Parts: sequence; C-alpha cells; structure tokens
Amino acid sequence: MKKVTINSVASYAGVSKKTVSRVLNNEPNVSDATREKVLKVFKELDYTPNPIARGLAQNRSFIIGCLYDNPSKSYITRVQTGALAACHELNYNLLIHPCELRGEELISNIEHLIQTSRLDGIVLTPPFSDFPELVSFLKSKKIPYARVASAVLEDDSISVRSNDEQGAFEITEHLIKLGHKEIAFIKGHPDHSATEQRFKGYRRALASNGIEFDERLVEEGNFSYHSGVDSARTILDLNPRPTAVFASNDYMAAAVLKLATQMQLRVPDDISIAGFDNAPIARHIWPGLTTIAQPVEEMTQQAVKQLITHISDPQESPYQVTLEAKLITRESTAAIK
Amino acid sequence: MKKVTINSVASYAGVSKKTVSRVLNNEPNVSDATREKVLKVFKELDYTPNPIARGLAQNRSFIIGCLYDNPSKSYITRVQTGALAACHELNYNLLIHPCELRGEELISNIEHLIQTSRLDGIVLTPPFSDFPELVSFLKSKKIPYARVASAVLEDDSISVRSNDEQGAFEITEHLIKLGHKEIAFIKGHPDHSATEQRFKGYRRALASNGIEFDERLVEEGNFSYHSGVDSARTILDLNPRPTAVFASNDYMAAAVLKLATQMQLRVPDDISIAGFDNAPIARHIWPGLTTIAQPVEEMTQQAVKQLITHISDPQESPYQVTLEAKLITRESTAAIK
DNA sequence: CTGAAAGCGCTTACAG
DNA sequence: CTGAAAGCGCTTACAG
Repeated sequence: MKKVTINSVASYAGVSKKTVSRVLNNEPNVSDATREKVLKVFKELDYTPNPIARGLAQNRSFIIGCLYDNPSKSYITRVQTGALAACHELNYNLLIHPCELRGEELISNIEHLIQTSRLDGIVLTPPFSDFPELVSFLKSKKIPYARVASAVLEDDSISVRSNDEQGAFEITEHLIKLGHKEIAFIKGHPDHSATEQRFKGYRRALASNGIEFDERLVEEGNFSYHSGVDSARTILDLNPRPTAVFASNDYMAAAVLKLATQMQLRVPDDISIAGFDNAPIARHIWPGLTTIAQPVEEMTQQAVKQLITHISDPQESPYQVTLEAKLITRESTAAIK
Repeated sequence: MKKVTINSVASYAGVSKKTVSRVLNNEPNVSDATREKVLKVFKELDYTPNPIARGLAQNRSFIIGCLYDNPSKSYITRVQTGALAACHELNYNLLIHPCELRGEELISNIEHLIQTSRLDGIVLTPPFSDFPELVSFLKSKKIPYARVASAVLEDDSISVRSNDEQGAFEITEHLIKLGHKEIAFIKGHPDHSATEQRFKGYRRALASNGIEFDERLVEEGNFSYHSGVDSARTILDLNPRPTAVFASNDYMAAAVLKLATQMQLRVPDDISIAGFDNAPIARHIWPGLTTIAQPVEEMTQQAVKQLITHISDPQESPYQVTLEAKLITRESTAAIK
C-alpha cells in the first residue's frame, strides 16, 4: 500500500498541492467546486495530513506539555482528562511531565524538556502554577503557558482557577452551623498556593462567626496521608479535644479518621471530620467524608483550550476565569451533641 | 537569537552537515578529531537536534502510545511512571490514550490515533493486553506493540507480566494457614485476564489444601469500589457467614471493609479481608489491607524499553518476562478465633 | 481563484 | 573518512 501524501491527493484531484493545502487548512480563495473535489479525494484515499511534516514547515510540534507534582493520583488523572479533552478537540497531543524538582534544577529540567520536545506550550498545575521563577523563565523564553488553580492572577496570562478560599470558608461555616466552635485545621504543603487560600477561608469563617482563632488548633501537614497521621496524633491528643477537624485535603482527613477510629472515637458522634478535593477516598471510607469538590477537569480543559487558541492566534486577550467549588456533605460531619 | 540547526553547526565547525549528522547519530566513519571538533561545537552553540525534522526524514515520530482503561488511578499512574522512565531513557515521548471503547469502535479509534499521531509503537495495558482483535489489528497494520500484564503468551511478541495466579494462590494460602476454610471470593472485571488468573490461584490454593470449592462463596465484581459494595452485601448476609473474604482488588476489598464496619463486624476479629494490587487505599484505611504487590512500574518500563529497542532494530527476538508478585500482610487478616 | 518555487532541518543513497 | 544532491510532506511568500 502506497503512502498517501499531499502529492497523491493533488495529482489524483488534478490540482496543485498548494490548493490541497488550502483546503486542508480551511483557507479562503478556493472555489466551492474545487474544495469539494479535493474533500472527496481526501475520503476516497483516506488521507490524513502528516503532522510531522506540518510541524517542520510551521515550526511547531502540536504538543502541549503538562507539568505536575502532586501526591494525589486522582487529581493528576483528572488534570490529564481535562487536558486531553482540550488537546483532542484541537488536534494537539499531550506530553505529561511529572516533576519533583525545585529551584534551579526545575528550570534547567524544563529548559531541556522544551528544547528536546519542542513543546508549543505548557500548562502549569499546582504547585507549579505559582512558582514565580518558573513563570518568568517561560516568559523570557517566550513559551506560551497557562496556569491551573493558581492563586496569583497576573494581567497578561491564561489562568483558570476555582475558589479555594471560598470553599474553605463554606466547609468551615458548615461545621460552625453544626455547633462546632473548636475546629482544628491541618494545613497543606507550603509550596501549594491552595494551602494559604484554604487557611484564609478557614480563618475568615471563624472571624465572621465571632469565633476566636486559636493557633494551637492548627497543624502543618503537606497533603500526604502520612502527614495527616502525624497532625492527627497531635490534634486528637489535645485537651480539651476539638469537636471537629478540617483537613486541607481528603487524604489527610482520611488519616484523621483512621487515627480516630483506632482511638475508639466514633465519627461523627465524638468528632466531625471534613476534607477538601472530593478525592475518591472521600467516598471509599466509612463514614464518607464531607468535602469540597472542584471542577478540576473543567479547569484544565479550559486552560489548555485557551492556551492552544493563544498559540494559534497570539492576538487573543488574556483569559482569567474562576470556577465555583461545591460543598459535599457526607457522614463524617454532624451536629455537636 | 538565531536558531541553531545542523547547518549552523556544520558551517561553524567547517564540515558538511552529513558529517554533523554522523556525529549526532553516533555513526562510524568519522575521524576522532572531526568528531571531537563537532561535539565541541554542539556544546558551544548549545545545539539539540530537531526531533521533528528528524522524524520527517526517518518517517518516525519518536512517540509511543500508551493505551489503558483502568478504574484504578494509582495503577494508571504507576503505568505512566514506568513508561515515562523508559521513554526518557531512549529519547522517546509518551502519548497517553485512555479509552473506554470496545469492539469495532475500539479498533477504529486506535486506527485513527495511529494515523493522526503517527505513533511508532503502542504499549497495551490491561484490559487491552489480551484483546485478540486489537492485537491482530496491530499486527496487520505492522504497528509494533508490547503487552503489559497479559495472561496469554504468544511466541513473537513483547510481553511483560507478573504472576497473578501465583499471587492469588499465595494470599489464599495465607488465609488458609490462619485457619480459614470458608473464604469468599470476589471476581474482577471479565474483560481483564487477571480476573481469571486470580480466580484460578484461589481455586488452586483451596484444592491443594483439601478445601472443597463452594460456588456460593463466589461473587462477580468488576474491580470498582461500587461492585465491591454489592458483592459484599451478598457475602456478608450469607448464613453461615464466611470467615474471610478475598477480593480481586483493593478497592473491592475496601468496600467489603466498609460494609463490614457498618454492620458492626470487627475486622479482622470477626472476619478477615484480603485484597490485591497494593493500591494506596490498602494502607489508607484502617485496618490496613493484606494484599499482593506487583511491580507495575518495572513491568511497564521493561515493556516500553523493549518496544523501543525493537522499533530501532526489528531484528530483536521476542521478549517475554514474568516478574514476581509479593504478599504484603497488614492488619485486615488474622487467625480464626 | 490557482500554482510554481523555495524552504523547514534533518536523513538516505550515492559518489569519491 | 567526507560530502553534494535529493528527498521526507508539508507551508510560506510570491506571482499571475
């Protein structure tokens, strides 16, 4: 079977390859008759343009890189799902790039990635969305980028986020309305801007309900299950013990639940537990975790879609969107007795 | 800043571009002096060859596709980690392709993928590793492929698996040695060859220990948490109730644990529970799940590495390897009282 | 509205 | 051991 290229199509249709190219790219200046003729030959010969040849001529790869470093596999999968959806829609490919590096090593790693893979653009997910050195490096290299779930908004970039601060506010207020006043809080990883945002929402809810903030109720976690265990140990040993715990993500909340169960505490009767993210584990344990759901796929899809649009037409104006987070109540929180 | 290409390097080094190409590809027939001179210019000019131009000339994309459809995010992430490691090592890129299609739709979807993305090869992960129609389609199209965790071994393909049957045998025997005789079993998804393998191991362990197989103790699951809940409901209502449950993966085992807890059963005092896969959830719940760990990253890495090697040099002989699975005991299983 | 020429950055096949 | 020419399958810039 002979390979079918733009040349076969051109000769078969009896036109020049430039004309075929015009039809391919939906360019104007082709008569309807010619266009249809060519389109028909596409089908007959089952022609698909070679993206590599296209890439060489246009100096682009049709590849978007997706950068992440997240302990939550489900979060990563959701990010990929959204990014992939946008890529498929716009005939791009997605290159995943998990990366644990920081600082200078991170920069040189990304530089190498860009140089070897010739990415057309890069989508930054937490915690990278808010790394100033990385963002300014990409700017200096003129690599288009989009940021997902970033806390910092700049004027000239593509950024799609959801409202972490508001989500944390709502879940804290949910606990307060159930009668809780001593609500412990477990922070996330300091690299993630969400950590600060969620803490702010917690404090704002306390403040707006006239509850004094108590530093002793706050523990430093890092989003991992393991850090949740450590924080839980301290919190559950507190005297008096808080009546509720709000962990900055579901893994840490699950850790609190595990430790509470081991200590013979009944959840939610003896203590209420809330998480954040609506990870699968939130409904895979018993009792199910009250948590906050964010539209991760939607955020990433919008970000990547906008990024590709920007690559194809750099005139596009900046795109900054904030999507809503949603409170999901399950069995792990209840009214105080 | 001017782009640095093979031409800039050639003129800067005072050689022809063919010579530069030879150095680039580590070909013979270049004098050591010339080679070093060129290598030096590479560094000075910070030159990296353009993979797209290379791809066009060689009619290859340097892209491997990774096909999967798995409810377990952690499994997918592990697959990706292994595949990525092999790709990085051999200067390939990885294209992820989650896909829920089956039958004809699957074939045409993959055909489209291959045609538009010009993959050089494809790595099949469960359940696709054992889809005969897909495998023969790839063969007919002469697309190199490798299979991960396949049960069926063919003579002429690349296949890296771990021993599911043996793993299931060992965990069942572990339960038997703890004194259990009535051990319920929850099957996985029928599309996955592991489902049959694990069931076989379970039956072999019963047989080799003189325990009669009881069909009423077997439930059909599909690897999802939800299916585990359904199966658990039936099993835990059995009279007499089995003293142990072996679920074909950890999600379903976690579901059994949840339901048992809701029914006020103590695990492992009242009932032992075992899973398979050593997914994160196995250690994120209390009690932790006794399970079987497979070297998923290692399997995938070997498969992809071998695949790329085969692409570069189709003379390579078939590569079939079986890696060991390992029993991990946690708190969810104990001796019968 | 259409096309001939040149070029993208490499490699292949050949000649010396 | 080295290189000039042609080509991979497209697009760009230009001419008509």
